[in-house]
Amino acid sequence: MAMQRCCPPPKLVRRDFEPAAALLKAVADPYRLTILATLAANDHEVCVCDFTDALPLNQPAVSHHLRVLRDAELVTCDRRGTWVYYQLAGDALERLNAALATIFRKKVHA
Amino acid sequence: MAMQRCCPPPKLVRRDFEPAAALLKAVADPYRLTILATLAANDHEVCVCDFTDALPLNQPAVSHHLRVLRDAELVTCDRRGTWVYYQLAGDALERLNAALATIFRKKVHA
DNA sequence: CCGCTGTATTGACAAACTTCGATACAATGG
DNA sequence: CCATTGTATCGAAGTTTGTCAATACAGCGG
Repeated sequence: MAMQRCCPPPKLVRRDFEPAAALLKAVADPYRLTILATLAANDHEVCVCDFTDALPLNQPAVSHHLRVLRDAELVTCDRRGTWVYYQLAGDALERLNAALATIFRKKVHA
Repeated sequence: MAMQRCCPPPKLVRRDFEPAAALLKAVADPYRLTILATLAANDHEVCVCDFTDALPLNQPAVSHHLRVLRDAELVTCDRRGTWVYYQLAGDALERLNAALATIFRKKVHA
């Protein structure tokens, strides 16, 4: 009565996806995407106060999102006097592409 | 006493990042990355039972993660008899790259 | 020093996500 | 039909995440 096996056992992928998932999670938020896109559109740095102006969030919430991006090392910050300026990390795009590549990289080929 | 303005007002980016964020959120999980990578590594389809074998999750949890990926239209499924086979959506990589591109696309240039 | 402004951190609460057990649904074999 | 197996959904924990109010910290001007 045993049915035949459903399919030949597939190649099981057993890598550690935690780092890639953590990086993707850091960008998987509309406000954080807005922040990153604003930084990308402005080659010069952007002051925190501009984000608090632009986003419908209060100042601590903006600071929280900036911290998530900082912890993921997708942005860097630089305090000059009273103000803190953020900019995109140089390898942000590269690291995000690498995270996506963990999904699609085939056996030997690419 | 008023200090000078912190910086020239930056180009404010005000796009709708909800769709991109939703797509990225769907992949921002280690188990779902494992599922996607397994599907990518196996050009043929993969049966649900293989995921329940490979992941340290019970069957409803696996089904939940597959549903998240289905809702994001990153995978498609096909029931044949008792078994359900999943495969990567053809445009999965393209759509994820497009989501990342929402961040980095500059004004006119690229 | 003191007060002021910009930013970061903390604590509390609500919402969302993940997981599990139980159960329902689908398809096959008897 | 009925029992069995594979898969999906439901409902209820536990955990994480996002937001706010309050507060702390940093740097400047007086």
